[in-house]
Amino acid sequence: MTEAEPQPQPQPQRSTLRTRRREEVLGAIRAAAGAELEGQGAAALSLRAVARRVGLAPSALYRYFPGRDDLLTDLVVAAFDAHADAVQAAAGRHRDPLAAVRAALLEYRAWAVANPARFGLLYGAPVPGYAAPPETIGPGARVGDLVVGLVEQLHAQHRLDAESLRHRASRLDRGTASELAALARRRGYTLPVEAIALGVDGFVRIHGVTVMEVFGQLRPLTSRPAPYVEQTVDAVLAELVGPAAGPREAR
Amino acid sequence: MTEAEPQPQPQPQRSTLRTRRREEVLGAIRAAAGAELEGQGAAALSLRAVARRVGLAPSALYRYFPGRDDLLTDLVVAAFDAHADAVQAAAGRHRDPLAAVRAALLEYRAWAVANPARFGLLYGAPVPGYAAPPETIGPGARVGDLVVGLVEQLHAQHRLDAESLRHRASRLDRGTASELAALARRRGYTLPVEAIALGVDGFVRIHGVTVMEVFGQLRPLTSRPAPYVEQTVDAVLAELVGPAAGPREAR
DNA sequence: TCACAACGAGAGCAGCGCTCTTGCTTTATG
DNA sequence: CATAAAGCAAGAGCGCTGCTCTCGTTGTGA
Repeated sequence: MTEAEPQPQPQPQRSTLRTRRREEVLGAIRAAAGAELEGQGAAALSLRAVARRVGLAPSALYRYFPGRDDLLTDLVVAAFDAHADAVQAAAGRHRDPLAAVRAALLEYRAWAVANPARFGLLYGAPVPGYAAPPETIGPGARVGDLVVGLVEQLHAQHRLDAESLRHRASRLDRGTASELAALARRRGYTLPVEAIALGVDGFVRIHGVTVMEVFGQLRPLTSRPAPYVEQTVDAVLAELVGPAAGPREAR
Repeated sequence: MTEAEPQPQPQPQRSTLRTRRREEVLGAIRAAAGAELEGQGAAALSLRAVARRVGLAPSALYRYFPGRDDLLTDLVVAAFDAHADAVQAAAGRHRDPLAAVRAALLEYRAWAVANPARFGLLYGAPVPGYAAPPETIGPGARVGDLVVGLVEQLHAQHRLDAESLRHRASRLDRGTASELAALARRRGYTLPVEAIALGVDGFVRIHGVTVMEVFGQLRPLTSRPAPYVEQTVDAVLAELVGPAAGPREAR
């Protein structure tokens, strides 16, 4: 979805030989671009290299994408979706929302470690001439929504730690609180703002350590990042549901 | 320091007309590269653009740097030092180590926000063909050392929260603990590993939210990142010295 | 069957990092 | 002081990049 064709093609288009071939070539280009991305990094993605890999002339690629940036956008959307799919699948394997949060956060990091270039494309320093277009914000918000949704389930089950909520509320200034409330209205959350803040805090924390690991800044600290991330996830869970619910309860 | 000349020049070199001019041109190149960096981003840093800005032919730059990567390395070292200098200065304005930690963490973020391209060069997705050479790890470790040093002061004053330490210790696995102990030996820390872990956790957390703000991922959550960061810093401080020592005590 | 649109390839533009050669200026030496 | 050596800047040129335009070929709908 959200293609980047020169001309929009609204209706499903009955399957002719031409449309089938077009779909095939599009898929091949996407695959080649993904492979190039994983090998070289986002900023070095070369249209000509992609064309070579597919076996096309460089100019032929412009029949499928208006330019390099649109190919990047396509990859960004695909990567956001793949990341969110992985996290969603991990969370879906658990009924208990606490275990689901734990699995989601761990998978958030695991996918990033397994797909460093894709992750860098999404969350690294912006590619020089490239600004993420609006069609990427929808897929980009999926993971965050997912985590907050799970926190919402914890809240509905009255399992969020009262003291954590109190502390978080005491730190909230009016401006941030009203913005979180607006966010909750936009996204349809039925949570008090301090609960959203707790969820956001935890998500930000895991994202932070993930970024550091993927970009290599965790290596000076530890050669085995996995247990460190696990400890951070457990710290986040403890913040959410109280220190009593330690690592083992959530598994 | 840590130049990247084709030939090393050990001794101070008496100030001749030629060395003076060389120093001038080198400064101009560094300034131009910094300006280009801030304008375009690290991956798009173009030798030719730098040469144009300085008013030199592209080939002339190779008298000063063996290649683009060495120019990048020079910028990386300078940026690490500038960042660490800013944080050190902020911390140095406070006698109380808790206030110093607070100031250091806030300045860590403030410098990053004020110098997004430089920060992206240091902590963003790695530049495609470029791998940070060993001479960058020294300057890169300065900020972390600084924060842990302040935590060390808090520990010496018996102000670290006992319960936080206990909780952190209970989450530490043996492998991570021994690695932190090795790190402490290497750097000369005189702290128990769980205290180091607490400090690292806090630093990682602030780095995480800083990365998100600088790279634009915090904007979907709040339009005013400053107070959110402040709340996170206060949460980190509360984790360090206990919830009693809230925001106001540290100021 | 036939006009049309889609397609792929090739040539060519400006820009990039980098190398090599050429001429000039400053330095160090006999 | 004259001269050789070293440092410096510029230009040409290599292969690479994104991108545009043109030109045959091929599948499609009337």
